[in-house]
Amino acid sequence: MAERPGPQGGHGLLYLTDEQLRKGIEAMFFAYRGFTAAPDRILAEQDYGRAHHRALHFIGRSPGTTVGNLLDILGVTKQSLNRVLRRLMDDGLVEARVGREDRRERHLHLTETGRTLERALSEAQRDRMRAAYRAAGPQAVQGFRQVLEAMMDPEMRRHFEGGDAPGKAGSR
Amino acid sequence: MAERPGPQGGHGLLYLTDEQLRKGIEAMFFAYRGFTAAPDRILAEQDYGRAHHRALHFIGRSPGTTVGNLLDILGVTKQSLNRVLRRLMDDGLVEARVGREDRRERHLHLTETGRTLERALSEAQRDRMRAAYRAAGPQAVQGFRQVLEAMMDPEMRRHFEGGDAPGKAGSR
DNA sequence: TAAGATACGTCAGCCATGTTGACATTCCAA
DNA sequence: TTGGAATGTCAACATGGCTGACGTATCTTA
Repeated sequence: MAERPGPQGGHGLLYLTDEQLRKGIEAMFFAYRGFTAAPDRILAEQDYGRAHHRALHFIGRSPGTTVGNLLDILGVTKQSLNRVLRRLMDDGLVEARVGREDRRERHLHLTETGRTLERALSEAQRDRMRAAYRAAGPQAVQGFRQVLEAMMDPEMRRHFEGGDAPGKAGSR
Repeated sequence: MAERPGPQGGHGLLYLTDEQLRKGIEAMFFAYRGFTAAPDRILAEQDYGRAHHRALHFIGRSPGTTVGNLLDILGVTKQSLNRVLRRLMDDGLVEARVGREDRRERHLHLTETGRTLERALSEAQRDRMRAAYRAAGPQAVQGFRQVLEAMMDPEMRRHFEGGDAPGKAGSR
């Protein structure tokens, strides 16, 4: 009963051999490297690391987000995040504004400089993603997204689904 | 979320908005966290890290692999890898045998203890992967794999494709 | 056979980024 | 008015990357 199912078949049951799963695991490993390679190069030039990239990304995608929210998303300690944010603020890439409703909160924004770097990073990463999407085709992209979503921790899925376009429903 | 081109359609052009690509990027980020979460917990108990996991994994999947080959796959420096291997060998999880053809080479193998830990780690990870695969369905799995493969660096794809079942048709 | 290249190990030190723990400040809310 | 929340910060430590330098054994080649 083992090897039968062609890669297509198996509509009902899924025959997931350890071997198939191992390939999936390695695919994640190797792909993640490709996924981070381009931004990593840009970051290295400016002496930043992935931690800075992550902060820039999530501030860029939801301007005005708070430190606490960022801590939640990134899943690191505040001390760790603070070191990164401090540097970004000292370098003038990120700005923290005191909350108007709750003055304890700091709302984070990218400065023009910050936006520029963020754009460079995400463009590099999008290029790679776009190339992969194009190579694999729309059908595959759909499946890709489904599997990734199923692989997330449920709390993370929240942040993911919540991460809708800041402007409107109509994307673009 | 679905816009114009039905998820099926768009054979020719792919309309990939920045927004869609951003979601893909975040999906990778969040999913990768889910992907490593379970093994990370096991590793933490024994005071190992992801680096040890990677070494155990690739030694386990191709017993007898050499240090140089591992360096190639992992893309770290020999000093970095050595620190990890040293510990694994001292702890009796990995064994290095002098090459028979080329006595300069060290061929790496898991000991029984090493195999046990490796199995625990990969089982935890496979469980997660299996659950995601099941939730998403076979079609999606196919797409997932295609996109990931397209996202790898070409040299890494080599290692990936080469990673065939150790038992089967004389790969390698 | 001698010289160079290759595979590996190791020492030493640096850096980024994660961690804990403790403590201060400010401010909201009951 | 007081307790807790949101944040910042100091200090210390661990992991796992990195570079550079050097040593040894072994293979390859002129």
